[in-house]
Amino acid sequence: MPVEIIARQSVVDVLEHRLREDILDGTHGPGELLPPERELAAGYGVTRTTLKHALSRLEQAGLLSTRHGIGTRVRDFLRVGGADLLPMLAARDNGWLAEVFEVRGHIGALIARRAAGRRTVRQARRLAELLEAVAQAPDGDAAQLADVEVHRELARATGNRVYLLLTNTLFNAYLPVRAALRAPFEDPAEAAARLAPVVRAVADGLPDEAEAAATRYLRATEKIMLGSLLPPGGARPAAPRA
Amino acid sequence: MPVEIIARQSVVDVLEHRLREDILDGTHGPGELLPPERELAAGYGVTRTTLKHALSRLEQAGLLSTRHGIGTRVRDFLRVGGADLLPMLAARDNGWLAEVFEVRGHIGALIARRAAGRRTVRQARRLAELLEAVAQAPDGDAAQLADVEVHRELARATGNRVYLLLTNTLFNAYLPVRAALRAPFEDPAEAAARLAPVVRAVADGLPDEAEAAATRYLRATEKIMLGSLLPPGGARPAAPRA
DNA sequence: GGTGTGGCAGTGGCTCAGCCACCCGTGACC
DNA sequence: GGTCACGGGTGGCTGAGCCACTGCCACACC
Repeated sequence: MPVEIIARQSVVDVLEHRLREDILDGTHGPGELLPPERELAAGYGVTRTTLKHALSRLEQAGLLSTRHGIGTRVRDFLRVGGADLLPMLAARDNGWLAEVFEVRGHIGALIARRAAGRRTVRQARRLAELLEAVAQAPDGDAAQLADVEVHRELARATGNRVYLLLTNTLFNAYLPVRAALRAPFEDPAEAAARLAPVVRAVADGLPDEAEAAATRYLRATEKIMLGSLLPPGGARPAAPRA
Repeated sequence: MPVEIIARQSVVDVLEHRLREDILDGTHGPGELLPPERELAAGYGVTRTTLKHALSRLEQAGLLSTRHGIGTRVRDFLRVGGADLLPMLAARDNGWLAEVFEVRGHIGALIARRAAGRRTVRQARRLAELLEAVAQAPDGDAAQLADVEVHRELARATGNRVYLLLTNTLFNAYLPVRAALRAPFEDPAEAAARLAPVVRAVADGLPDEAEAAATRYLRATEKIMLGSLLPPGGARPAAPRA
């Protein structure tokens, strides 16, 4: 078993994470003005310069809004935040993760439909190769990553790059927590077999069938994943808080 | 006529913009190693600290990947970038904008379907109010913004917050360039009339009808928008300016 | 009393110089 | 031939300092 790779965390990374938690937890509520940078920096025990780097990132993420001479205000991320917040939200909260899966299911079906209508011959061949890579994967983790590549290629086959970026966004939310969702991929051959009808329908250029197959596939996978995520007692899977 | 408000641009903003252009234009191609920070800062005539702020933002946006002791590498944003890149891409290139509209159409239909199935009574009432606000808008710009609020509420009515964030993302790409796409909203009453069937179907809880109505609405609006975007002579719609 | 205005205190923007931590190639050493 | 120490180059972070912007309030003026 490979040693666990600890991602190196810079001071700014840690700081950004703590600030984000404080914001999402409501310690700094929406609309609220953050303490002055000098004060905040002292509070976290870092230089103002370092703090500013962290604030700058959070500002770009849509969580903060800074104005010269005034201060830094916490924004209501549900109103202005984009899908790039999903990775941090999904990592915090299984409710978000469940919602991501639901949307991934819907959009995955949409993508399969478009891909069936537009994929090139070359892309159809590439899809078959990538599917084979899933089947041949040496372990669950490799199968899981290979599966992602198939979906990426499906998105590419729509001919619409926005679908590719959306797929990236949803996977960015999913990949960091994928270890807890490996159940559907423990048997790579079986995982590939589940995925095969989608690839076949897309390769054959059958939009309706591709959409239906994708819906079946994503629903089945989601079920196994979320089932393995919840304690047998069965907490509610997706209770949108408030 | 109100004076044109010039958005204040900080040095970091300008620098970030220039760097991003240089990356998207291919001056710094994917996989390439950027020059050292000290050198880059000197080249742009700013302090290393300031440059680092700009780099830090681009890194978070997924365009760069920095490693201590090694350097800063340009990433292939089509592979790893998320949907949050859309605002900058759509602002640069009408091709991207057209793709955003296509996806917005597909996802808008999806959202209408889910909203019809799940909306609360309160949300149905709110939708009617927001639709009325479109009709009552004093001018095209106000109607356009009111229209956005209707779509936001539709996304909220799905009960899935991911749809709300996705909607935000797509609108974040659309709003900065909305002035060029005002044609469908010049007559607020007419714009509201086009949107009305969607709101009605959602309020009545009819998923199939809502999806169909949303598809019709978004397709019609898209047509007017993209049509107005092109000169009558008919230049190619999606010319990425090299 | 109402009005305008100048100054001031507080805030973020940006710079500067410097040291630290990390990676890697090189060459001495075993 | 393998190992390891070292140095050059890179990004990470600091601390102090000054500048630019905003809002407010006391003051002078009408």
